[in-house]
Amino acid sequence: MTSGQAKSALFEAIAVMGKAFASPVRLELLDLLAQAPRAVDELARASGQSTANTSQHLQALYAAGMVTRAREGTSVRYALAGREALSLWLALRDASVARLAEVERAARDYLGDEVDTIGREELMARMRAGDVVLIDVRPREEFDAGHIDGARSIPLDELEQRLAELPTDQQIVAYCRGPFCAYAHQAVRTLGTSGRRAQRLREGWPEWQLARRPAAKPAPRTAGHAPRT
Amino acid sequence: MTSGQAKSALFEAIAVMGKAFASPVRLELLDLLAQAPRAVDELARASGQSTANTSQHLQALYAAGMVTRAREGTSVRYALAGREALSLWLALRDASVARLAEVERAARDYLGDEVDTIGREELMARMRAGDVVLIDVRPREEFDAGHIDGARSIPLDELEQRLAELPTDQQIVAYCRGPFCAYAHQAVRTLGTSGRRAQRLREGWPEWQLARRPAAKPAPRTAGHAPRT
DNA sequence: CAAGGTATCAAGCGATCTATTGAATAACAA
DNA sequence: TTGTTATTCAATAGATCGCTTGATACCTTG
Repeated sequence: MTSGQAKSALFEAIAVMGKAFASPVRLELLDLLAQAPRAVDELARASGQSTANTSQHLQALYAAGMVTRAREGTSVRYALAGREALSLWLALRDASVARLAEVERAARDYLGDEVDTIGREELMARMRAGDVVLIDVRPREEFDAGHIDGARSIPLDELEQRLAELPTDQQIVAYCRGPFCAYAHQAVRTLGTSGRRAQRLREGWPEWQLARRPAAKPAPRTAGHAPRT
Repeated sequence: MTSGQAKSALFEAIAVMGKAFASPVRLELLDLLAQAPRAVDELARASGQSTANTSQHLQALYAAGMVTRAREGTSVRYALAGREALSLWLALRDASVARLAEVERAARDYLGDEVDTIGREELMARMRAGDVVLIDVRPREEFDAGHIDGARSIPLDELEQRLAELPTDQQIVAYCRGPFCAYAHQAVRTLGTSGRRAQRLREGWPEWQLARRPAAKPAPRTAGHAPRT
């Protein structure tokens, strides 16, 4: 094998992972998996795809090393393949919003008008001071799979009925899946209408989680992560 | 437009950038551009592709927001589109080597046996102490486009003739384009054969550069960066 | 073991992607 | 202007991708 062949073999191997990001359906699956591991048919329902199509895309993601899978009784649970996969997806998401005007426009269309926001540092300071209530407005199973310390789970579709649980004399901060998730925007609008002071946390759970444990483990390759080669 | 349509429009827009990483040729072009901006025919020669094909892939990268371009007289100079693009490419490269056994294998095939290495922190300490010589073994034009402070340019193909310039009683550290570049490996082997103590810097210029200025500017969108939408 | 749900496989068709070829355009120099 | 070099455009054929449909494999429960 000449050096040129060895080099192109290398880039071809990297492109195997790169192809994972070429399809909008796969990106949506990655986005969902960034919140919590899920079974195939949950992902199919959440993404609006047929089960067969979802399964095929998940296998493509698996071959690309972006997800792991494990059989659990009658179903198969897929999960993002560790820190590298999560930070890679977030890097793509952030780069695309920074460099492609079309992404920013689509995000604005989807999210509606911006609401008042708060950043990580300020939130942590105010939580230590105890003058803010933090709520997680994602579906409960995503909260259960991991959430910010000190947050209370109030899924968006329960918010209206459970307004009484929330104080009227304290700042309320809502967060959800991330910058492309409309839940926190809506929660802040609902809370504002009810006369409460509310802000949206700029970070979602995945970003928070990634920033929280900074580059800890060099991650020895785990069983089930390395696909067929 | 329903919410579902708005959401899929968002993921489709992100996939425009994702498609940039689906082709080995484009990845090699990104890797070259991570070292220095270049004209189309330089990239064509360096990647072993026809000019027309290179031009088309560069246009795809431009549409994906990954590169910028500027006419310079008779030629067109392409460059990586800022920090986000560089860190995204590096994230993909690192994730693929971590999660895909095939990438690791291809890298080993290409690079040959590993040589003694040194990390960023230790190098900086030893350079402050003055007991190490740092050489940049990339082609001179890449050195000119940016290099580590204190490094001397000795392109690999000049190393044998210029061995006399290098001390025999000091540690020598060589670096090149990054973990997938064979130059530094070869330089260390050559230096070792000549009786010198030599190590390879684990970081290449792009990683060094990215780590050096940590997340400085939020980068307002620059002219020429936002492609047709 | 049979039934029922969950996931994967196999085949097929249209759409998209890739590299090639040859022509067209842009900047510059004589 | 004309020639030269660098780049892009346009058209094409072959390969790959993406989704659908219907059949198959796997695991649990009765």
